[in-house]
Amino acid sequence: MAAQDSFQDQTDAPDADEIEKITRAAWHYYNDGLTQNQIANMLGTSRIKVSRLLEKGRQTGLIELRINSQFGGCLTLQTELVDAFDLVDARVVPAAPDIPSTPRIARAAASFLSQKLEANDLLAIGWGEATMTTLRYMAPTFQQANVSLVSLTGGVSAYIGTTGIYGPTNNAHLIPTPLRVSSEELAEMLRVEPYVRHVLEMAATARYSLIGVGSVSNSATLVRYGYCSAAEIELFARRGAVGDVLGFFYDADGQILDLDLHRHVVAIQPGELSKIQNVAAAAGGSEKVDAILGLLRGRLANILVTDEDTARELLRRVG
Amino acid sequence: MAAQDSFQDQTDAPDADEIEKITRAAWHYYNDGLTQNQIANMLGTSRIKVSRLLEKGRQTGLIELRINSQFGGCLTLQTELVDAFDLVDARVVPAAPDIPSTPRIARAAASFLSQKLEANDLLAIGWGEATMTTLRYMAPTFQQANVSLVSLTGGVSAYIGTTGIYGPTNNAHLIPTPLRVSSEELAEMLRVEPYVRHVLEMAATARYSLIGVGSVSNSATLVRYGYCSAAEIELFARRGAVGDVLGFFYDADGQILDLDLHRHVVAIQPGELSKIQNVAAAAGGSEKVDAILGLLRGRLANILVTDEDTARELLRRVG
DNA sequence: TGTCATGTTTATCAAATGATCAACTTCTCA
DNA sequence: TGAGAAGTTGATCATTTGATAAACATGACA
Repeated sequence: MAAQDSFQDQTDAPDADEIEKITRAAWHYYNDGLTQNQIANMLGTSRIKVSRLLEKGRQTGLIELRINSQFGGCLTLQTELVDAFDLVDARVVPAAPDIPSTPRIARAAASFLSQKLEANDLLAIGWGEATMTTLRYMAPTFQQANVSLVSLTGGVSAYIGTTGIYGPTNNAHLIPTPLRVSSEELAEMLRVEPYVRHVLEMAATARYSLIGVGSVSNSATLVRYGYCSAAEIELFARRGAVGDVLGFFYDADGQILDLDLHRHVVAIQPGELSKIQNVAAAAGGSEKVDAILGLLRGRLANILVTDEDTARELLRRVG
Repeated sequence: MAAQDSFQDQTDAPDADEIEKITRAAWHYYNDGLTQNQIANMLGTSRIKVSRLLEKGRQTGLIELRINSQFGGCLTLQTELVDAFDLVDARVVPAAPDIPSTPRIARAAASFLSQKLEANDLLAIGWGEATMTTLRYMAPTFQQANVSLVSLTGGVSAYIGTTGIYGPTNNAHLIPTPLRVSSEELAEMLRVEPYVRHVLEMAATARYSLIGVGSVSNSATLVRYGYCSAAEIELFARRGAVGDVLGFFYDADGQILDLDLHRHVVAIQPGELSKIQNVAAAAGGSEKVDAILGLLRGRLANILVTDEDTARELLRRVG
C-alpha cells in the first residue's frame, strides 16, 4: 500500500489568496499582453514572483489553455475515430516524440471533462495513472463547478487522499477498500457492505465517467502497484486477455474473461458501467493499442482521449 | 453607412490548414512546454513562423486562456454583483489602468458565452461596439460548436459582414435593415416584413443573448455612427434617459421612455427581450455606470460582464 | 540559545522571444 | 512584359523570461 503514496500530488494546491493573485497575473499576462515586470509593479511584488505565480497557475490547471479548433481538440483524426468506432466523442492530442504521453492525454481529458461537466454533476472515476493525472488537472474545476466524485472501484482513495483540493463543499464518495482483496469471500462481503453498495449504486447514476485502460504486460500499472503478479499477467495473456478496465480483463473483442481475479475485485460490475451514458477512456501508447481496440470493440467506453500516434494505429488496425 | 466599415475585422480568419498548424503549435507550446525552436523543427518550419502562428491564434481567439478560478472569472466582486442586483451570473475583469477596457470585457464575455453555449444553440445579439468585439473573439467557437447567430436589431449586418468567419454550416440570421430608419411608417413596414418578423421571432427563442449598453453622451456609439444627433441626446437626457439598449432609451429605474426615436428603430421590443432566459450585457467604464445601473434596476439584463472599477462603483452606488 | 533543516526571496545569467527592418515572392494593372 | 503594390518570409537585436545558485528568513528541536 505504501507504494501508492507516489500517487500523491507533487504541487500543493494554492490557497484562496494565491488564486486571486494568480488570476490577476494571468489576466494581465495572457489577455492584456503585459510583461511580467509591468504586472509586478501593478501588484506590488517582484518580477520573479509573478513568473512563479504564472507557472503555478499553469501547473495546477488554474490557467487552462483551451484550443477552440474545429472539434474542440485537434485533428481530423477525431472524427475518424468517432466514425470508425461509433463513439460519442474523441480527443486526439498531437504527436510529440520524446515527451511522455500520459500527462498530455490527461490534460486533454481534463479539458474535455471540464467542458462537459455542469454544476452539481457527478463524475465517476476508475483506477489508474491516467485517471489520477487527469483528476489533478481538474482540481480547479471541481471547486469551481461543485462537481462531486464517486469511485467505480476500490483503491481510489489512495490517490484522492484526504487533502481538500476537491473543495470544501464537494464530496468525494470513495470506496474505502483496496482494488483487490485476498479472497473471494472478503470481496463479496465488501461489495454488499451498505456504504460500499451505496457508492457503487451512486456511481451507476453518474452522467460522465472517466476510466483508464490497462495493458497486459509486466509493466502494467496493476503489476507495478502489486495488484497482480507477473505470473498472473502471463496466464491472463494466454487466456486471450488484451487489456483491463477497472480490474476486469477482456479479450480482443472486448468480452470480459472469466477469471478468478475478477471475483477478488471490489468494483462496479462491467455490465453496470455501461449504464453510464458517457464513459471516457484516457489512454495512449503503442503498448496499449490492443487494449484500446478491445475496449472500443466491446463498447466498454464511448469516448476516447488518446494521442495522435495511437489514434493512427487504431484506425489502421480497424480499417 | 460607410462609417460602419470600421466595424470590420482587422485580422483575417485563418483557413483550415492554418488552424491545424496553430493548434499543433499551441499544444506543444502551452501544454508541452516546448520552445518555439523545438516546435519549428518538429513542424518543419522556422522559429519566427511558429511565433507568428501562436500570435495569430491568440488574436483570433483560437487559443483561449481560461482561468478556472472560483467562479470562472476573477473576483469576489462577481458574487457581490450577483447578490446586489439579483443576477444570474457576472464576470469582472481585473483593473488595468491605461489599457482600453472594451476589448478586455469583450474577451471575458466571449469566454463566458463560449463556456455556456452548447452545440446548435442560438445566440441573439444586439448592436454596439462591445458586442462586435465579443463576436470577433467568439468566431472560433461558432465554427466549433455550430452556434447560430440571430440579430435583435437592425444595423448588425454591417459588422457581421459577408465573410465566412462564422463557419460554413452556421447561419447568421440578420435583420437586413439599419438600426434606425427615417420614418415611423417605414420602421413599421420593415418590422412586419415577413423575413424581419421571422428573425425577430426567432431571436426571442434564443437561450442566450448578448447586448451592449449605451451611455447618454455625445461620445455614445449611437452618435458616433450617426444614428442619433447630439441635440437628440441632450433632449433625451433632459427627459431622464441614462442609457439605451438596442436603441431604446431608459431612465434611472430602467423604465423605457416614450420617445419618438423608439418608433423609428427596427429591433425587438424591450418587452420581448425579457423572454430570453439569459441576457448578458457587456459594458464598462465610468461614463457607463449610470446606464448600467438603470439597466440592472430595470432588469433589462440578468448577466453582467464588466471591469473591476465599474463593478466597485456600481456596488458603491447601490449599497 | 544555538544549530540544523526547510522554505522563501533575491541576484545573475543564458536562453527564449517578439519587434524591427530588409529581402523576397506574388499578384495586379498598365 | 515589367513596374509597382501588397503581402510573406527571413536575419538581427533588444527585451523578456526562467533556471541556477546564493542569501535570507523561519521554524523545529536538542
